[in-house]
Amino acid sequence: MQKLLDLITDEVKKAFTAAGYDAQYGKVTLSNRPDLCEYQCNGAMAAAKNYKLAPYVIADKVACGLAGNPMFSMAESVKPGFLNLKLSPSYLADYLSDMQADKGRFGCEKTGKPKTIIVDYGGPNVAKPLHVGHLRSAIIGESIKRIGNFIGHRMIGDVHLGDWGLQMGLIITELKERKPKLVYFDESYEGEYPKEAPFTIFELDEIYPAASKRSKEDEDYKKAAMQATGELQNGRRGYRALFGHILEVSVSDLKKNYENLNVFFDLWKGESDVQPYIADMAAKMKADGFAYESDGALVVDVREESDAKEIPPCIILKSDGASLYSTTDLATIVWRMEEYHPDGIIYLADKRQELHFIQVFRCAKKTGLLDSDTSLQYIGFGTMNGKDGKPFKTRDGGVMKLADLISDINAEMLLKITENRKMKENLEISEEEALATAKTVALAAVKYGDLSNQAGKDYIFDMDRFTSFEGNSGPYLLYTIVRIKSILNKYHALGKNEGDLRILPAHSDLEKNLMTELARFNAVMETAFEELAPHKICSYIYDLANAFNSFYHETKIMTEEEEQIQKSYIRLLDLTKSILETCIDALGFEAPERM
RNA sequence: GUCGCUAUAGCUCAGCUGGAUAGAGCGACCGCCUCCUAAGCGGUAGGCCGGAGGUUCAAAUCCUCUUAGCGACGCCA
Repeated sequence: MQKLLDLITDEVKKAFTAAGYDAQYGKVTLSNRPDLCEYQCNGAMAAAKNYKLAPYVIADKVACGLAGNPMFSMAESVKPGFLNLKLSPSYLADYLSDMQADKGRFGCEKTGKPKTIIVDYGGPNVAKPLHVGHLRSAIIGESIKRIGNFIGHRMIGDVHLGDWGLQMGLIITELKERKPKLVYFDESYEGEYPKEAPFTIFELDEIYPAASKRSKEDEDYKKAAMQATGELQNGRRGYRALFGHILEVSVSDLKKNYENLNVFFDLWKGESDVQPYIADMAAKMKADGFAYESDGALVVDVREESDAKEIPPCIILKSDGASLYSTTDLATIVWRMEEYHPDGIIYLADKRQELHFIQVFRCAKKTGLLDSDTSLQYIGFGTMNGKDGKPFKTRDGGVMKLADLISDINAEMLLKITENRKMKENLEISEEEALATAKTVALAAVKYGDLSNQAGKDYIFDMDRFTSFEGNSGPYLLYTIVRIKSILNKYHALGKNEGDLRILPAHSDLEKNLMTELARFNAVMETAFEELAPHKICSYIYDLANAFNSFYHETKIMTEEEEQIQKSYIRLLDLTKSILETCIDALGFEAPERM
């Protein structure tokens, strides 16, 4: 379906043309003065200059042309030269009925040219527990992926594990200290290695921090770890086998953690997977004359004339020949082009990494790693801070594990749900349901709290605010959905059925306002994807929920005597519910049956 | 030092491809449950949109300068 604003704009453009003015001035926007009108066009004021006429003369003439147009119930020119519009209630009702008939999409057309887009979540390091720093990329990335899928693109999420650095050497070294008799350390061993990993995730969680700490204090230990890293990379059998175990244990734990966040990846690739591509890539860059040696390292210049500041060259290989961050990112591009020929790759990473991505993107383009029509985009997100405005920490100043954060919020939410259950004596909820509901609501609180901020800005994660669930919050939205579900259930429990009746023109201003909000859905989804801005969906559903709650408050639905009107209300509620649910699904969370 | 980001109500944030009286939430204060979930609804108070210039019929929004905070700036990721 065409977007409502476009339909209106088309009509106004026609009126401009008919009045003898250029159609470009006919752009219509939502009104910023809802007390005066629903939609407005400011084009007459811009046109005034060109035509050397007073703005209101132009606006008047256009308004006259719109008089009698069945699309509008009001079209008038005002003061300096505003064109104020109100949509005909029946036109709006028809638009909504069409939306409702468009099952699952509600008027949002799938894109004509689906693209293959890889979302790189700038993933976690293997063998290190997820911490709060990983939360944003998971939440934002998941949402971008879902929005893109809804628009009709083929979105491929890749966790992009950090699995190839010194950390692996550290773990191997520490394991060797603790369990020297393991067959993996016996260089003369030629048999099969056991299938079972010689450690659990709990050991692993503890081993890395211990090893990392020790390597900072003990020079010999660090050397051993670096040597182990080198041996691993050179393919020492026992170490490769251990590496496989570490990966397997760690990944299965990560999967569990991410599933708890309702985050899923299509690919579990890591830096280690692209090692085979590095040598060829570097050689080719050299042969093509792009890469050269500088201070012992292999680099590619990525400066451009228009740069306001000096952009350092992109380092392809370190002076010791080893690979680094940019190397694996570039090699990953090579691999992705071979495997998927994506139309675009979207990277999520902390905004402090912007320069790195500028270098990598330029280098990839310059050295011909990409097809000319493959776009690379970087979403740099801000830091999640504590109430004090400083990076989020535990009470004693340590790094907060993601799992701990989530379980804290779950617990807090369970408390609230249980309290609430006591207050609503007609709501019989079992322990089990309360637990599940708490989890669902907690996730919504966290995700909405994050996504409702612009991704690029830092934001303050305030546990009290997030769990208080008043006002502009995830739980408020869920509550709105639950209310609607409750009414629909009651209605159907009476054996009534609204059938496929078309929605009737609004009976009140608040109903019309709700309808106007609903009609924005397709435009919001499109913009959210174009701008990679989930927060636009957040602010939309907040507006929509407000519009619904106001309508709900003044309208008796279950006691409505006119059957047709009641049916129309039910249809409207059903559409509201569907759109809210579609939106929160795109944000990556869901609503419980009741709360 | 260079470059970038941020600055909007007491607090947390929208609005920024220029438009009519700058919006929410929280907190404060005042109302509303014999009525479909009060996690709700309605209302009041609270702003030189960091500061100064400029462009424009029109600036929170665009440009220049300036102040403050944060960040990045070749072999970590």
